[in-house]
Amino acid sequence: MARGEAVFSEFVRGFETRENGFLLQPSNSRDLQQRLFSMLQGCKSMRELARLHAQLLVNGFSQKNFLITKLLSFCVSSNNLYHATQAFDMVKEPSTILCNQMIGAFSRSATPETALRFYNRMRASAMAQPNSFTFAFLLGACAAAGTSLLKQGEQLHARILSAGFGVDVYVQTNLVNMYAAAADSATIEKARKVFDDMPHRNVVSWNAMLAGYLRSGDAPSAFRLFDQMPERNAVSWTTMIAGCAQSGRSRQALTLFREMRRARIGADQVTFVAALSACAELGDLEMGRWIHSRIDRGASVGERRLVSLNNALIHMYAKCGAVQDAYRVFQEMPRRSTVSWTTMIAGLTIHGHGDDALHLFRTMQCMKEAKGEKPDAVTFIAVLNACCRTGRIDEGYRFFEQISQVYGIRPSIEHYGCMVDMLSRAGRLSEAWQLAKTMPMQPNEAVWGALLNGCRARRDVKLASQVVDRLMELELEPAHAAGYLVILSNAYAAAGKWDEVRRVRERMVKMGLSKPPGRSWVHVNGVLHSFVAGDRSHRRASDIYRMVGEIAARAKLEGIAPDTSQVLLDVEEEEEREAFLQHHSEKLAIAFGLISIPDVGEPIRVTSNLCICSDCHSTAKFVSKAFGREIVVRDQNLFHHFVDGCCSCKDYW
DNA sequence: TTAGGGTTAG
Repeated sequence: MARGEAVFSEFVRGFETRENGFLLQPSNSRDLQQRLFSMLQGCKSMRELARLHAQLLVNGFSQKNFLITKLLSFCVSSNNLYHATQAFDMVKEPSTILCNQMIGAFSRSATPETALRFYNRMRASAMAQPNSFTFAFLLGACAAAGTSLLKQGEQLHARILSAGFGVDVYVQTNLVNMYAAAADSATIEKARKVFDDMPHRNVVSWNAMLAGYLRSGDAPSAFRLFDQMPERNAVSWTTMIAGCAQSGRSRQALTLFREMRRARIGADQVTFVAALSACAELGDLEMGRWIHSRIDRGASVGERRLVSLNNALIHMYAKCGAVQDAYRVFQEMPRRSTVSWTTMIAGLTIHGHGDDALHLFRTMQCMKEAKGEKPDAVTFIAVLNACCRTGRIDEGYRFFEQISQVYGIRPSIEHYGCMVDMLSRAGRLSEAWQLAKTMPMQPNEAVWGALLNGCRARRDVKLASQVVDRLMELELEPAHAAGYLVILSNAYAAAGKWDEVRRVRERMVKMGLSKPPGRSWVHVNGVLHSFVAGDRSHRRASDIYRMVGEIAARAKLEGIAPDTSQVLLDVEEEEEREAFLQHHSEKLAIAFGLISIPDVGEPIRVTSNLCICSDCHSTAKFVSKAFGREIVVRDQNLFHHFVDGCCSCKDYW
């Protein structure tokens, strides 16, 4: 008896004596085969499948390839590779189709290289002749592995050509996809070569090429190809939308999303995921809500909503300042993944609900029975970040230890970065410095940046200058380098070290750096209004500046002095500094919100591209109290909810 | 023995 048969003998014994109407002596073998075939086709569970499998064996059909094929189909679609392998191993002379099913299943598994191993076994034992399906699946396995199976993929390519399968559209498309999936300039050219040589392409071939261009930092080529496409389907549009959203072209992504609607191509769940990610990036709550309502309206009966679509909604709401809506989506999800929990934990944290975030994480840890909901490396980044924001250092250390000791994950530089950030914010600067110097990898920009932020808050000019030296050894984007030097110069200015201020300024000039302009946005009636510091281009500029003046005057009456410690270094006269402060883009956006958004309980939502300065922060607190308006400011890192004179960040950002 | 391969893209 073959190994696999023993496993089912238990079932078999059960069936020899038991009722289960359908087990009869094979009075007519052909009829029984047909009956089993249709039963396999209608099979609903692995349990039922095991029963049918047992019957198959009892009746001596274990070598009937077409029955085993149906059986494997079910195993494969329910992700039970173990049972599939067992059934396959029983067949003495497996057909090509049976082998293809196995290769296909392996290619889609977490270990696509097993597909190639299976193929080698298939060749060595000459169990069946490969055909175009075989090669298509194998190329799919190479594509799934990214670059690690590229060498083998190229060998396959050669074999495909010599074996005469190079004319098959599926094989060709899979070749394009494999080279495009590796996504570097050399393989993209190979993908394009195969693509150009195809006598007939279908929409999938075009989409694979499109995705390849977008995957490799080349949007122009993607747009060129997109324009040339003879036919575009939902996948083509989604590829473009997702590609744009992932490369910082979120506005363009939403433009494409609207064009897609105009072209009357129906968006599906994956399209919505991509569009929502663009909304999240832009903080476009109105569009996000609109998409949510479309999803609810368009949900067809019986269609299960993708977990990732709900995750995208959570992420969108959290990033658009509507954390309660994010939480509602999270609560109502019928199924959750690790990503759902992680997204929610991170969302709560950026809104100043770090304690709730940690509470949620503990709940997650208790859900031991739930599969696919275990914390992973990213979850721990969110968790450590929550500890950082709440100043829970002991807990932070405990969780940090759990990463490796309980979950067997090697802490990455991001985890160390969180720890340095946590210590820096708590003012434990020497500990943070020590950790940065002794951590097992070279500290990166984020690590030193966190420490620098701590130095600024604690006014430790000496350490700040050492940290900036480390930062300048790295390859930085000019805008970032400028930002760090501005922090250093402000630290010197606050300490009254004007010579040093001048020296930093000279350094910036020599490096050709200037601080990127601060920009703030506010949505009013679906229209986006954008402001830079000192901006007078707005249609209602005079009204806005009148309101800015009123806010400043009322604050002064209340005895609130402007905080000039974070003003740009080249404005050294006190009066000028105050004037400059008053016209920060955040203040202009808030003032415009005050005069143009009716007070019906909705907050004034402002998005800013930099971190809010301490003067704008205290102004927003003042406005929330004096004008009785809730203000939500999303800056580079977090949300500030200003209500009745207080901020959700507890003045800690 | 007619029956069979979730072929490929987001």
